[in-house]
Amino acid sequence: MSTILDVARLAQVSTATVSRVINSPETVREETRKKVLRAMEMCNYKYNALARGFVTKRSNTIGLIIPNINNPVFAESTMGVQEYADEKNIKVILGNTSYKYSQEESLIKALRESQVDGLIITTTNPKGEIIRTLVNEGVPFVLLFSTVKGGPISAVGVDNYRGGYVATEHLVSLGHRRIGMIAGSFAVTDRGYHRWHGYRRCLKDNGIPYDGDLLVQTEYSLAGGRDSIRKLLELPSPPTAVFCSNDYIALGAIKGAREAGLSLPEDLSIVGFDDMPTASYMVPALTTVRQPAYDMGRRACELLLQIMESPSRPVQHMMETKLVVRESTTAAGQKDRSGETGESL
Amino acid sequence: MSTILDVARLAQVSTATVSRVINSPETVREETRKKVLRAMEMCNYKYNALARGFVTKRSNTIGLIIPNINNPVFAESTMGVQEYADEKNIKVILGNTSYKYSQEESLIKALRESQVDGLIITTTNPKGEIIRTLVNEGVPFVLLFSTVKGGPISAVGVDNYRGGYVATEHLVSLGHRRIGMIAGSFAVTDRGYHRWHGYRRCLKDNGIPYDGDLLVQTEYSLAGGRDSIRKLLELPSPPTAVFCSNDYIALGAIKGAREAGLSLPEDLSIVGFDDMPTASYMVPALTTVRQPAYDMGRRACELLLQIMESPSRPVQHMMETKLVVRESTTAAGQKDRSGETGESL
DNA sequence: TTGTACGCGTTATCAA
DNA sequence: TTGATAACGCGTACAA
Repeated sequence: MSTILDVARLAQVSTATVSRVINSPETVREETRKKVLRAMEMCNYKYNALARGFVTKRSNTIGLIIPNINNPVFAESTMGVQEYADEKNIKVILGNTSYKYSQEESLIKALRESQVDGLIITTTNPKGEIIRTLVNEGVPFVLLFSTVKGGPISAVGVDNYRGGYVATEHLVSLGHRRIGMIAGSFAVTDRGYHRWHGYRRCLKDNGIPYDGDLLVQTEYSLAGGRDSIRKLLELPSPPTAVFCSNDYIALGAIKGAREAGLSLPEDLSIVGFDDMPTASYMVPALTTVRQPAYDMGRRACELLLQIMESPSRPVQHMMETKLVVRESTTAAGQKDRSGETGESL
Repeated sequence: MSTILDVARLAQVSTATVSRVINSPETVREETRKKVLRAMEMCNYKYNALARGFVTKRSNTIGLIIPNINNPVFAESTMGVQEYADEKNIKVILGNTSYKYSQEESLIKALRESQVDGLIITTTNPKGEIIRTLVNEGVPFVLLFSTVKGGPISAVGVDNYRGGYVATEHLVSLGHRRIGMIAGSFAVTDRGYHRWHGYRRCLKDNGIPYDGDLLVQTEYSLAGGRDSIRKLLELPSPPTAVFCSNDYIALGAIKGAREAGLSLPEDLSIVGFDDMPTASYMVPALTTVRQPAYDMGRRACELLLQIMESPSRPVQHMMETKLVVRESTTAAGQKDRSGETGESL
């Protein structure tokens, strides 16, 4: 593999000049430039960005840490990060944590050793020690899908509390009073926890007593939703509506409810969270709380590059969620009115 | 940021010794090792993998190029690649091409400049010039989701021809004779093209004349499927069954058909391709041709690391597809028999 | 078991 | 506008 030195020799110039044609061509006389370019061509020269990073102390690479790329919402945000990074000629190294804190820890360590210039982290725990260390050591990073108010941390997220509130409010306005929640395990991330708080508060504001039996914690998966809805339906007094921590759980819950013989949405209203791309293609089309995941990813990346450029004071950027009402929710008591003419399958 | 030299000074040893405790601790006396470890602790030493890569000429990084991380099947394969890489302590840089050849080209260039040790590429065109260049220059790489038979290229894929055949055969065995296909644009990747060939051949083998009107090419998206099914349904003699190039297209087609007033699967049978995680959660649950995307990703990564280790002769690894029959397909002529008791929505 | 000294490919500084 | 050369942090002969 030929180097800048080979090119220099071949073109009969110094390595400095070759470096210049690469990085600031306008500073070198056209004639010499052409000569160098030709020499590069001749020895099939390939630029070594790693060597450059070694001296400039910038790898032009960032690390992106997410729980699970299979979750459409993280795929979306990843796309946002990537497209922005690409525009700025930054490479992104991807790491999955499977929602495991230890994995988060080792990934961050490995990424730092790889000299990434910054980190975008969708963490399970924004208050964890890892994050604190990052702050202390002045590593540029931004949290994605996290909501820390104030403090020395930059973050892009949504108001999960409010999202949970709005979802529940929709159900209440439809006349439901037995409203369950299938939440992503609180131990695994605080997002589900905040959504639950919003749910709870909304209940309270509407004079509906909170019933702990109506909360099931599970993992963020199709199977999690499917299993959890069963538990809820086996209750002596089952819910007529359920708010799910994300769309995958909601989709699983819909499946489980159907398997239990219910007609949807007549027998059971379901609200999700995220608005994944297929949400409107499902049957019934999913009512959900939309997170602008792509834009959040883009924004996080933009913020990170800014911070890398010039460490400024932290920014917490809250993006708007939006309730998207589709077909999976309907007024309470629909079943009694409609009799047996519901959807059959 | 402290370096190996700082540690060496602090521990009163040479840099070589520090290097040894990092890379082959067993070759240094326990006493000195502890001393060095303590010194590292004291100056909060962080290993610089980039500097290492610079001298060893291995970055321990591979590049993964896919069309679109939002497609669940590519998310799955990416997960497979990543988990294997992670086990071997290899980082993966992700790049999306959006099915654009030019993007593929520039990504590969950037990745090579970043000194990745190898490349896993889900290409739009395995016969393109880019791939040829890679071969000529001896870059370790493997194609993922591509089927090149023979030749100097390592690849992991499925037999798309056969997959298309099997999907169509299923429809034929159900009594369908007007069988359409919504294919991913042939210009965009050859996978859809091969599936179409299988479809066509199956028709022929069963004495069903090929009708070009029953083929629509579109993009690999929900909207693509939705738009395309309309065209098919507006035909003077519309199909009673449709084979779709992937599950997203199938999902879109189901939506579009429903919007056109059809009941599924009675009025129209749909087969997809991929078996994305949510396929069995849809309504009707999707009949589809399963690709083991996760395993394919893992296998591709395994193969690549092997090649990087010792360039051996190319391997083409064909994985098995499997027809998964669920609810979106049913016997032809169901509509006439069932009358008006079908699903309503 | 440990130390010395050089080289990896590039950029940056300074001088010409 | 160009050239000479010192750095960057680490691995690795080779020597001790």
